Amino acid sequence: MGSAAMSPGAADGRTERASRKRENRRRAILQAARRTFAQSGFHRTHVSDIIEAAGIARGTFYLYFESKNAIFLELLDELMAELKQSIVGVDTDEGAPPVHEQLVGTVRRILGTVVENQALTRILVREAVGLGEDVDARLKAFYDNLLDYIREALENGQRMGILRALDTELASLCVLGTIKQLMEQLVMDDGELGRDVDRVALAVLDFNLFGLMKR
Amino acid sequence: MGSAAMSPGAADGRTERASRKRENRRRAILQAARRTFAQSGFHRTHVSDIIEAAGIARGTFYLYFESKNAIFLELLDELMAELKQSIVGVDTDEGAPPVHEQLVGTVRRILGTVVENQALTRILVREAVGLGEDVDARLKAFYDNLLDYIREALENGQRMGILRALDTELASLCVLGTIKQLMEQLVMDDGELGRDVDRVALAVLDFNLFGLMKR
Amino acid sequence: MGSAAMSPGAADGRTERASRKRENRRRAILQAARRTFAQSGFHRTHVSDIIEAAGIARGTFYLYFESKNAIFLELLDELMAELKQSIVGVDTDEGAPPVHEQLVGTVRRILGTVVENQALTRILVREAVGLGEDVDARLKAFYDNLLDYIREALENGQRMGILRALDTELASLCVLGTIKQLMEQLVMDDGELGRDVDRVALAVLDFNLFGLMKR
Amino acid sequence: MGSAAMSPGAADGRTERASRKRENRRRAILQAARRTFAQSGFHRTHVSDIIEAAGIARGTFYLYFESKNAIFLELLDELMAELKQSIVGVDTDEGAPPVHEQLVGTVRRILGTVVENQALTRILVREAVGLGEDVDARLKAFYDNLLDYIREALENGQRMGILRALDTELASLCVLGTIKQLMEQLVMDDGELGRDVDRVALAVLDFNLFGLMKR
DNA sequence: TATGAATGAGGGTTCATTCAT
DNA sequence: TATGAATGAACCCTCATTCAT
Repeated sequence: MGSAAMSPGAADGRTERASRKRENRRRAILQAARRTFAQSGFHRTHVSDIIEAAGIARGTFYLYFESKNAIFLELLDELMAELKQSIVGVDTDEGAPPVHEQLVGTVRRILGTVVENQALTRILVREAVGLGEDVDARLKAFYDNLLDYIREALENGQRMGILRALDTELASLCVLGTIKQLMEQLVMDDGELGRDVDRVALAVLDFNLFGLMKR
Repeated sequence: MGSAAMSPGAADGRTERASRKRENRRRAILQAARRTFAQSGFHRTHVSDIIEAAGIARGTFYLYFESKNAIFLELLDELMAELKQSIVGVDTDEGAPPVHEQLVGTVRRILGTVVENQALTRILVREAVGLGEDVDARLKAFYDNLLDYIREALENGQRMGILRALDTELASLCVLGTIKQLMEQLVMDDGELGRDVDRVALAVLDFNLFGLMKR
Repeated sequence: MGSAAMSPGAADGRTERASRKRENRRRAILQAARRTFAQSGFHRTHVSDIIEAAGIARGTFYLYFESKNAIFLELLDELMAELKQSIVGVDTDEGAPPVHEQLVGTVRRILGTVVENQALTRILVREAVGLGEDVDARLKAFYDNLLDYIREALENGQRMGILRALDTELASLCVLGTIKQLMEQLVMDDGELGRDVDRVALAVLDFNLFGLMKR
Repeated sequence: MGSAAMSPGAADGRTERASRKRENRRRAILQAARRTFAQSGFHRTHVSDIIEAAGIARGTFYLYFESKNAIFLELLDELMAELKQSIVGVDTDEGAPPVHEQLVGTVRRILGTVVENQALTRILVREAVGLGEDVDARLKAFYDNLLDYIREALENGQRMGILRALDTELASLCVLGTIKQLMEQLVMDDGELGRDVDRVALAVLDFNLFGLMKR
């Protein structure tokens, strides 16, 4: 494995290097596509635009991705996976941090991811719809997932006697709505709000927990 | 109105009749387009589909509408106008009904309109994005308008000492989010929720006013 | 129905004229395609070539034909239909002309049709193969048909005691082979042989009936 | 040949071994191509298919063959050469076997070769047309050659007073036609007829010599 | 006004061939 | 010699819009 491995190791080395190069190229194309999609939206982005942005030839694109749809789906999957990772189930064990803190953490992580992936989120929020059954299904699955997380948290809270006895289905939709709206805002605003994700996360949670009314 | 109306003086009558006919046809095309767009979405609706549904010739379509984009925009405008009408500024005069009741009314009217225009709203919510700057602008204007209404209501409430001293910008976004989310739900669900708009309207308002926490 | 029919008849007249015009255009495109296919073969003929030869726009082509494959198939069908018409079952009734004469007639008609449709036959003979299952099936059906005709004639002849007791399957293949070969020759030769179809028809029949040997 | 062969003098050995290796690989590719072309036809066979079947890299293919066309042509040439070898001029010397027997032998050899090279012959017969001037020319040359052989045999027969005074041009076309047709049949039939080449060869000759008529 | 035939600018994708390693 | 990533010219087809009748 050392630098002395000249003969049999060379093949591996070459393969590995090639594979790494391939992976890099793939990532570069993905990156170019991300920028292009973000700028022009799905329908106004043509394969020509992507390959131009990536500085590759037409055929090269199809060496790495099956179709325009496919690369778009991959970008979407990537983002949704990252967002999913932001969501951590609430830990109600004794030693765990306060629930409120945990929730703030999750919201903050989600919004943070959104801000970090502004361009792509813009598409997720605004264009990834009506593009075909596969994309639609993927999207629905993602939001359903988020919704389930919220509902479970709500039911937990009710069981613990902290939350009101609201209809959890409607309530979780409301919560999801607030989060989506702020995701959109964070992403459309040319980043004005993006500067203080923390404040926004706290505000969302505060709103959801206590509502508008003075008590 | 009889067959005697053939002299120059009848011109008005003829013009009027023609104009009425024109208006009727225009409406018929709009209606056909509404159905078609609703069924297939913007991108999968072709001018061919619209003219077939309307029973007119290709060229005729362009006598009434400038483009596919234009007719779509008009349908959107129509819906947005109707939605706007649902929004009535809160009346804080002495004799006026309780604020809470007025707000419930507005939310109920919005959601009612949404349910009545299910097909089109589905598009408004899910496809009317990335279709061109004009559509985008119109959409933004509509939502901004809704947002302004909400913010004003919030500021009013704060001034009246009813509402908490929240950041009204963020709070109104949250409120908007809950409404949009329920609009979407009402419209995507195959109408399951659509049956009791009243309950939903109350729930949204309750959520927004009082939040999730027990007090 | 007379020339006095000015008002209601006008519509018909217009429709009819339009329909005739359409038919003409269709035929013109077919003709252009025929020339182009004949000159360059199927694979080297591009839709671009056809529309250029026809002097029409790209889209116009697809107004009249579903695809490049479809127009090709139509040309082939046309030719095969014409060839089929050349084939008339042998009439063995008393008053009928001599069998030999009838056979010469059929061969002559076939070869005549071939010569008249030189360009297209060249394709039928040399290129209409491996172009897809539909074309292949059509072609096979045609030749099978021809083969059946020949075999029946042979069996008839055997029953009548005129023909030898050959294996009719192999024999009819041989006969088909001679005809196909001469079709090809008539069509590839730049028409040298095409001048006297009669002589060729007689020769083929003579060959098939009497063979090479002196008796 | 041992490990001692490292001095300049060994160059020949190395060259030879390399050359043998090269030749082997070449043949392997040809074989793979033969299978692939036979299975899918010329147009539906892609260079990718060939290299996959041969287990070589894309570029390697072009080290051994100039193009897809070229390798196809080579396969065709190979087959045509083999077919040509089946054709032996009729020996009219005193001690030679009977002419009839010699002819049967030639037909049998041709059809035998055809059956042995079924896959490729199928292409020769059905697809090797319209693939470019080079292929066309080669094909024409081959058939012309066959035709010449037949015509010469015919003229010989006439000179010897055995055959009728037919137009040898047309007659030899007829003979060629019967042979080609049976080649095609032998090759398309999924080999049903292929089982008794002998019977077919005899039948063809019988047909050509004696025709259909009773005498 | 109404018609519908005609237009043609792209759109995504394929695949034989080249070339740097 | 061997590799396989990269190339890019073509190709077929779609569909919003125009225009002669």
